[in-house]
Amino acid sequence: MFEAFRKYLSGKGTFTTHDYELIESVLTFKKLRKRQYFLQAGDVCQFHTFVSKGFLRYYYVDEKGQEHIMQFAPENYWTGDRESMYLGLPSKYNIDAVEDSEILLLKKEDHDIMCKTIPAFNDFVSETLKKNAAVLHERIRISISLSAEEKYSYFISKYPSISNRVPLHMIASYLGVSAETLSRVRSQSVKK
Amino acid sequence: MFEAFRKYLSGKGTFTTHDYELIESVLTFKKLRKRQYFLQAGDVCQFHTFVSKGFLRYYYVDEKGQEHIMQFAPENYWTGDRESMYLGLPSKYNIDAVEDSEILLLKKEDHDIMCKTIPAFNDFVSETLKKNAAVLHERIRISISLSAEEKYSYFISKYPSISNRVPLHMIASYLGVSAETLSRVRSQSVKK
DNA sequence: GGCTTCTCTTGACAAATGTCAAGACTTTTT
DNA sequence: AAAAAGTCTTGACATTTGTCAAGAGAAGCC
Repeated sequence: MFEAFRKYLSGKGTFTTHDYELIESVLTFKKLRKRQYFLQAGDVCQFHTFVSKGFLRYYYVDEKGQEHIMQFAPENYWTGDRESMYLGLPSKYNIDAVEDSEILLLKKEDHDIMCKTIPAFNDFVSETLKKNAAVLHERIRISISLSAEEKYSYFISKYPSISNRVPLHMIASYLGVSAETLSRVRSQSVKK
Repeated sequence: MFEAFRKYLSGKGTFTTHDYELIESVLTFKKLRKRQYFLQAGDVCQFHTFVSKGFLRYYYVDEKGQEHIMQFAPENYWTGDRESMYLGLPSKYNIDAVEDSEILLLKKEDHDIMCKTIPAFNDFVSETLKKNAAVLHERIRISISLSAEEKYSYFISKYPSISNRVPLHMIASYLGVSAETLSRVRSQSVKK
């Protein structure tokens, strides 16, 4: 149940057996079927969520009913709407399972306690936040400066394992491009 | 020299006179003329930078010579390339002054020391990081889901004070839209 | 096995956006 | 005061991207 998590965490810092046990004691294990929601717009996000198996997506649905994927979360990724969680406000976002998945839930309060009681965990969290900010920053750069074709080739070179795991229309949604355009862009680049 | 900074910081937490003095003792004051670079692509970013007066921009120049603005930094904003700073690698970005400005520089090492010795400063920093992440996240949402017109109206409603302080082409560059398109979009929306 | 749903592609066309160039106006520099 | 540089707008046109619709194939479901 926690093997994947332990393995993940051991790569992120130095934790004692006691640390692992403490953290695991406040984690909740949950299985999700493909297409099952974990969070729906309007819910308040309660948990930091670690994906130990499978694949989630975090997305926004606009007034026209279009989905816009904010994040892909395969194994060893964290997801959840931090803003909703911190402010206690309903989320604008949805999270659901792209594949059958297994996730670990960590309540906001417990997360804060872990940060306070386990220095290594606190360091890991702030390190993760920094890295995450760098990823968001880079995504903005891509988003404002590249064409559809360039975005696509950037994506497949940066996330090859995601590229061949999700349908093309989800990549399109992530990149802010229509699925048809991406299909054409890809068939063009094959020719080259 | 530090009045603006003190005023800013006092709104962000509870600091003793001693805390202020300690922080100020490691700050470097610097004036920038309009158009003066503070960071050029290829430099390693050394400082956390607080804008106490004026206006900076943080931008990327692509192979075609096009500028893409990643961040506007008016008074009371922090700027700098964190990634370059943390990794000690040359930055891809430029920072320069849009107006004559006054900035305060805080060396990475001193910043870390402040975080360790002044708990309130540490809290302030992590709070700022969280808020910044939320801003980046929202910008991605805007960027992948809205049209040029929607992006523009979002921008002017969210950042009215920036809108009438910078030339239109910089807003265009920030939004990832051409200056001409933005000019047209704006004249359309005036008619409504 | 057969039905349904998903996924991807392709065509035809529409709409949005970019590019280039020119001109008017303002601000800055000398 | 004159010159230079920057800003904004507009037109004409090209290019990119989106939309709608159809169809083929694959995957999943009962």
